[in-house]
Amino acid sequence: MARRDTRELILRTSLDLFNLHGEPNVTTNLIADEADISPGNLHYHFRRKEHIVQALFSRFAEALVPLIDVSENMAGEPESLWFRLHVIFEVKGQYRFIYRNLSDISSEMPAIGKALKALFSREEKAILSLMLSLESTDALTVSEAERLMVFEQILMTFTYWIPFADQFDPKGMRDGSAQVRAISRIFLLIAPYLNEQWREEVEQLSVAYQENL
Amino acid sequence: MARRDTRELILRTSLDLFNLHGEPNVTTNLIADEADISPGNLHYHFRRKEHIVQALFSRFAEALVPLIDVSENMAGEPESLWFRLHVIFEVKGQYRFIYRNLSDISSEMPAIGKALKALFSREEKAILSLMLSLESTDALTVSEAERLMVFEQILMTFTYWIPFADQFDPKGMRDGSAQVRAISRIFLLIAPYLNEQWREEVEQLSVAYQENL
DNA sequence: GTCTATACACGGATAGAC
DNA sequence: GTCTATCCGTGTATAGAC
Repeated sequence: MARRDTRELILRTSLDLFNLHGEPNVTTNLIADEADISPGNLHYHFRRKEHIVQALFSRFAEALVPLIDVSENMAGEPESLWFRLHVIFEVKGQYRFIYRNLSDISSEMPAIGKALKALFSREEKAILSLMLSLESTDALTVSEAERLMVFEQILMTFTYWIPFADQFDPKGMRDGSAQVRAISRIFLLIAPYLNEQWREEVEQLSVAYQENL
Repeated sequence: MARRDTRELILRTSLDLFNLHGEPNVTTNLIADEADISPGNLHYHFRRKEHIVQALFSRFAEALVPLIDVSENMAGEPESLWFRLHVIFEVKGQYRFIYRNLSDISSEMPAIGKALKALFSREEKAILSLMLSLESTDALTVSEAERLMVFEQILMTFTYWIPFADQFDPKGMRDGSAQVRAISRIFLLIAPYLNEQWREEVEQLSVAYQENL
């Protein structure tokens, strides 16, 4: 098999196993076994297990960053926002092994930990500027305390919805319905503070989503 | 040293180390070292590392369950509710190592996993019946969808606020301010759906808390 | 009840043949 | 590029002296 093919096979197999059992519980032997190659061959392509994790993490970050950083038209209209969030949570779900063992992966591989921190801070900035942009057009009206609450609640959903759903609704996590629920939750969370026009559109979208399930 | 004393020393040392580094990253040798006893002595008191985790988990469950199950006077008044939540989050914080590695601890020690599941289901029931009790006295008014959203958001806060704060605000986690913030967040989250009397009291409590920081 | 020394298992990683 | 065989480090747990 060509070099690229085996490498790709290892990465795909690892991702599946990591998501299923959690990264720390997946041995290099298991990966090799599942991919029908020898342990030696695996280590020919990736000298260290960490390299596999890092390669997967790079793909994750590459997919996620452009979805977070949308400089122009931060708020847009509800529908485009819904769609963007949908893709974001899809990507997070595809690489959910990262969220399952956040602290351990961060502490054992400092490079990834640092990158994760940067990623989170990017998300924080995006959420906040989105809210402020909504406020500037009077689509959103919140007190200081409410803004902080909504912000933190969204941030927590961004980070911990994945393991939360994985724990409480593993089936929905795999078929993608859990990810959609996350967005519906975020929209409903912020709804009480939106002006009428936005609130109506948001509620309509929530209904439309429920029919799609 | 008397049998009880050493046993207690091991448990206290383990709890500290587990909370600090995460259970999987704490070896029995490190525990023995930190407790100034020999590895052999440690294994005399706890044949297997799992026994330590289970002993700690038992204490956690024993402390938490009576706080969750309060049959009479579910809702009460805002202040008593605030106080109860405060103690709940304090206990969770004291045993935060459990929340840090939820899925791994559950999968590697099925007994604990099962107990945890039961604990979560107890919490779900308590949250839901509290909300319904508030609704029955017209203190709370929500649509079907809103009830579900608030419920899930509170449940997520119950489960993942601990690792969330540990990750984003480790200092506040240790000095206890993070736990207080969790309650303030829950109150603010539900505030828009409360009647005036409750909403005012809730907001007053939030202010009082901020002055205590 | 506590110690030191050590056995045992496992997972990551390398060596070297093909 | 892939295999088999093996080394090495680490962590849990036991044996046996004191």
